[in-house]
Parts: sequence; structure tokens; C-alpha cells
Amino acid sequence: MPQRATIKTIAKAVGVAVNTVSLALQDSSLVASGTKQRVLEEAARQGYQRDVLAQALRSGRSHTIALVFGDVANPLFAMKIKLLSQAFRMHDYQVFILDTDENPQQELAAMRVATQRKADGVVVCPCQQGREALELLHRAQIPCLLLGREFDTLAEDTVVWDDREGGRLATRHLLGLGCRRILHLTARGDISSARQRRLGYEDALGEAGLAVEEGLIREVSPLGEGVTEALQAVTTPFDGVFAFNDLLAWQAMSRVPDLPFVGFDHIRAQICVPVSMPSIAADVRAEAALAVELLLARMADSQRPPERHVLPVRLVEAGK
Amino acid sequence: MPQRATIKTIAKAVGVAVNTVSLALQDSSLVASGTKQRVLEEAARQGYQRDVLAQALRSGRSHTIALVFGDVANPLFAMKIKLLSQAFRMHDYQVFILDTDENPQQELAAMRVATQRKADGVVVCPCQQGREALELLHRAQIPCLLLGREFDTLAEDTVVWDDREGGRLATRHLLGLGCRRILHLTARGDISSARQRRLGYEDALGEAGLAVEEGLIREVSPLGEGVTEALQAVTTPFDGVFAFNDLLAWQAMSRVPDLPFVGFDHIRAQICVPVSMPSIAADVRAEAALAVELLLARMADSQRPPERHVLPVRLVEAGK
DNA sequence: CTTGAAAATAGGAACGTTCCTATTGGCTGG
DNA sequence: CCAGCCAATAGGAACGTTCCTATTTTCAAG
Repeated sequence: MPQRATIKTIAKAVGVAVNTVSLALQDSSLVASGTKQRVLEEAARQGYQRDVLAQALRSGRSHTIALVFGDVANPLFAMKIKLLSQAFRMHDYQVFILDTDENPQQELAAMRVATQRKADGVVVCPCQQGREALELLHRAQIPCLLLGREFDTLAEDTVVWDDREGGRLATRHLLGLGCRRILHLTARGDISSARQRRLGYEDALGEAGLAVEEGLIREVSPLGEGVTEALQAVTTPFDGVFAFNDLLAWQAMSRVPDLPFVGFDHIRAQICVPVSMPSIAADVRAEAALAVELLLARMADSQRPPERHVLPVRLVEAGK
Repeated sequence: MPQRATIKTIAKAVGVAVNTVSLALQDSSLVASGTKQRVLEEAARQGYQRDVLAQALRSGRSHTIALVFGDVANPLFAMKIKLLSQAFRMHDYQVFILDTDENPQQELAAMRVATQRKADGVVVCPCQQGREALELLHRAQIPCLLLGREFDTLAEDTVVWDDREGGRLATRHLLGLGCRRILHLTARGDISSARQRRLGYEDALGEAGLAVEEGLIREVSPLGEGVTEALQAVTTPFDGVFAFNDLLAWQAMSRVPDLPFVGFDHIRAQICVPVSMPSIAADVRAEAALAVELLLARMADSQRPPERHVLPVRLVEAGK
């Protein structure tokens, strides 16, 4: 019955103090290179694996980042998660994912988990109206980055798409096709991106000299629940649809075919779907890279003033 | 400068030993209900949050489950992750997700992370040919459940779909449409599900008195890379396609339209895509529930003999 | 009252690290 | 030849829990 390898067992085997082993494993310059080598060899021989929990408890750093998203099953989020995980892993941070179901209560719970698990940082795409969840992190002194959605007051680093411009591009595209009564499917819950996309929609209508009709704006869950019901409830006729995101658009398409649609997020780029629908896209890889860079920078220096980055968007036409 | 609330600060405030506080917080019957109440009140007052890391270090149980999957961005996996997370959270287990990119090396690394983080259990959809990664868990005495893919020797609890039957159903469907030269896009890497689906394909061809043509079976990455190249390399003519999964099928469809296709996994059920393609489905909710139940049972009693569950599959026709 | 056991609480070690403060040995300079 | 210093190592406390083993209190029975 071989007992688990710890710095203690290594220390005993090499004939040196635990402290020396600890330092050697950290590749500290304080320990002689000969001893260092012997320690490393013995560690390898015993199949030593550092106990990250003990390390975290003592050092206060867990080498862990929490990712808080509304819907892991949304391919855009899934891709962001994938990219963020990879990048953070490169920097020796393990990632754990918290799915909030776009529910503010669950978001709060997620933050509690993040603080309990002593996350070194958090990336969140918030579904809260208020800053309650963020305050929780603030009190625990955990650096936080907002991804994809933001708040009016810039209190943390933020990376968002140019949602308003996206809304304009999408709507102009439909106007260009001759649509005059464009239905806008927006997301419930006072999400910044939804608000901005809608403003862009209104901008474009204004440019074209068209009035905004409340009857042509419908709110549904960002998860895509209740789309068909919402469509049935539309009494005014319409000749085109601009949806908050591709998931909503697709769901609507199966109900209202043969109308021009524009979506958002360009999910097709992540998951190759044989559906040809124009959508608004941004560079997700660049977005993830930027997010990681910013969060790591903040973790290194909490005094930096928060930065806000807006990524350019483009309309991807139906062809591809 | 209010210092962090710990059982020690609570103990001091209530005027009782740390031990008593610890027990009270665990709702132990050893501590008098009066004291218990006073402790809980003080804990709430101080905004106490248990340090899960310290708890894990001391108790050996981290209240954590690792989910190891090949591709988080695949909607089927994403949905399984979502369901598993929810269910485990109900039982007070936090989940962390490890994406292996269908790469055996990364799978091994993921297992190392799981052991380092002292996961109480692991759910894995393995991409390894060998049992190396599983041995790692075995040595660390971490219960493990195989989900979606399996090995010949039943050493751990297993939940899989009836892949072979799925292959038969899919192929029979194409045969029923009059196809006689069916291309099969299978997954590289000796994955059990791919093997079984292919066997089913061969079964069905046999039933119809058709020979298996090697030229009509093409291997591609399970991630869907290189599908178009693989299609271009097919020299034999074909009149229908059965793909290892929907992602591959969709990707192929954009290259080879106007042929009957059958996919696998019925992703459309998770993410509402306006693409009408027959696919093989199983009850994902039941699958997740079963997986959770089995893993929890094993965590409670490691001596139980391993169980193997095969979920029935059905063909979902194009209409829906 | 005293006794004994059960109920309630206390005290300290332990989990595996890291951090802080010694202690040792060897070497240089005057 | 010794003060002084630097490099290398050692020792022990600490992180916040839980676990194991005492100790005290309570209270019914004799």
C-alpha cells in the first residue's frame, strides 16, 4: 500500500527539508541546482502531483478562472468557452464553467460559487439588470471581465461587439431587399446587447424615413423559448425579420418561411449548418484573446483603470 | 478593515469552540439546538461562506465532478453538459468541464487535472483507444462513468446509445428510399460509437443483399475537420450518405446537395435548426439522469459491480 | 447525595502546501 | 585568522477546515 506522494515523502527520500522541496518544485533560485535536480527526479520517480487545493489554501491563489454564461448550449457561447479555456490553460489557469440559464438568481449563485472556490478571476456575460452579482465579486476582491454584455458605468474591463452598428447593418440589409415592415425579435431581460441591437434597428428605420412600430417589436427569452407563441401573437403584417440572434431567427424561420431573415452572432461559422441566412459576425478568436489578455493584466495589477473594447462587426451575406 | 469570516471568528463571537461551530454548520446532532441556532445566526450576520478548499483538503472530498468531453462546441455534448451540471448541482456537486479536442493526449492531461483537483467523480466520453487515462483515475481511486463511448472490458459504469441499431435504422432508411450505393462518413480514432454505427451500416447492407464497399467508407475527424476533402477523394459514385453524426452530415450536405442524408444524434432537438434531415435520436434527458444516478451510487459504494446501460434509439424523420 | 452514563462542548492534531524567520557552511577581504 | 556576508538549507507557523480524543455538564437512577 504505497502512500500518496507529497513534498514530505520526497523530502524524506532525498534527505532534505520539506521547504527545500517546495522551493525546488517552484524552481526557485534559492535552492542549488544539484539539489533541485535530485528533488525533481525523486518527484518524478514517486509520480508526485502537487495538491492544488493545499496550494490554493495556503497561497490564496487557486489558479482557477470562472466562466459565467447564460447558455452553454448556445454555439456562440460554447465556442467562446472553448477558446477561453484553451487560452487560460496556456497560462496555467484551469477554467470552470457556470451556466446561469439566463437567470439572475442563478447568476448570483454562480458568483457565490466563484468566491467560494476562490477563483482568481471571472469572465461573465451578465444577465442581471443590476450590479448585485458584480458587487459580490468586488467585495471578494476578485477581478472580473464583462464579455458580450455591459453596464452603463464602466467599473470593470469590458469586451463587447458593436451591437448598435450590427443592428443598423442588419436592418439596412433588409431595407435594401425592399422590406418596409420589419419585425424585430428582441431578448427579454434588459440585456445591453439586446438594447443596443434594437437601437440600431431603430436608427436604420429612421434613416429610411420609417417609423418604429411597437407592434413589430417582440420580446422573447434569450434562450429561444416562446418564439412561436410570440410570432402567433403578432397581428400586424410584416415582410422581413431581424432577430436578436441566430437561434431565435432559426426558430422563427421554421414558423414563417419565405421571408427575408437576418440573425446575429453568425453561429454558422462555429457549427457548420447548411442554412443560408445573413447574420452579423465579429472575430470571436480576437475577442477571446483580448478578454484573456485583459483579465490576466488586471489580475496582475488591480489598480489599472478599467478598459472598454468594442469589436467591429460585419454583415455576413447568405452565400457564406 | 473587516477580516474574512471563518469558523474561528464565529466561534469567538458566539463564545464557543471552533469545533462546535464546525459541527453546527454541518447540522450535526451532537450540538444542542440552541447553540446551533446562535451559531447559524452569527454566521449569517458575518456573511460567512465556508472555504470549500480547506474543507476539501481536510475531508478529502471536494464536492466536485469533472466532465471530460471531446468537443464542448458540439451541441449534443453541450446539452449533456448542461443537463449533467444541473443534476449534479442538485446534489451539491459543482461540475468542471474539460475539453479534450478529441485528442488522447489532452484526455490524459484532463484526467491529471481531475486527480489534482481531487474530483469526487468523473464522467468521460473517452477518445482513447487504450485505458491509460482510466487507469490514472483508477489509481487515484476516483469513480468514473463512461458516457456515449465504451471499452470492451466492462470495468466502469457505462451509459451508451444502441449505436449499432442506430446504424441499422439509418441505413435501412436510405435503402428504403431506393439508395443502393450508400456512402458512410465515419469517425477516425477507433471510437466505440463509430465502430458500432459502422457495424450497423454493414448489417443493414447485408440484410439487403448488398456488399460492403471499402471505397464507400470514409474516415474523418469526429470534430468535422476535413469533411470536404474526404468527399472530394471519393472516386466511386454514391446515391446517399449516412454520417457518423449530424455535424459531419451538415458539413457534407453543403458539398453534396440533393442526395438523401441520414445523420446521428439529432442535434436539431437541442438547437432548433431549420434543416430537415433524418437523424438517429435517443432520450438525452434520461441518459443524463441515469448517468448521474449511477455515478452517485458508485461514489457512495465503490464495491458495486459495474453496470452497462444501453439506451434505445429511434429514427427521427425529416419532417421532425 | 452520589454515581454513572449520556449529552454537549473543548482542545489539539492533521490535511499538504507556502511563508517567514532562523541556522549552517564556505568564502572573501583586511 | 577572524569578522562579515552570501548562498543554501532547515524549522516551524499558518491557511481554514475536519477528525479524533478528552473534558465538562446535565440529569435520571440508586
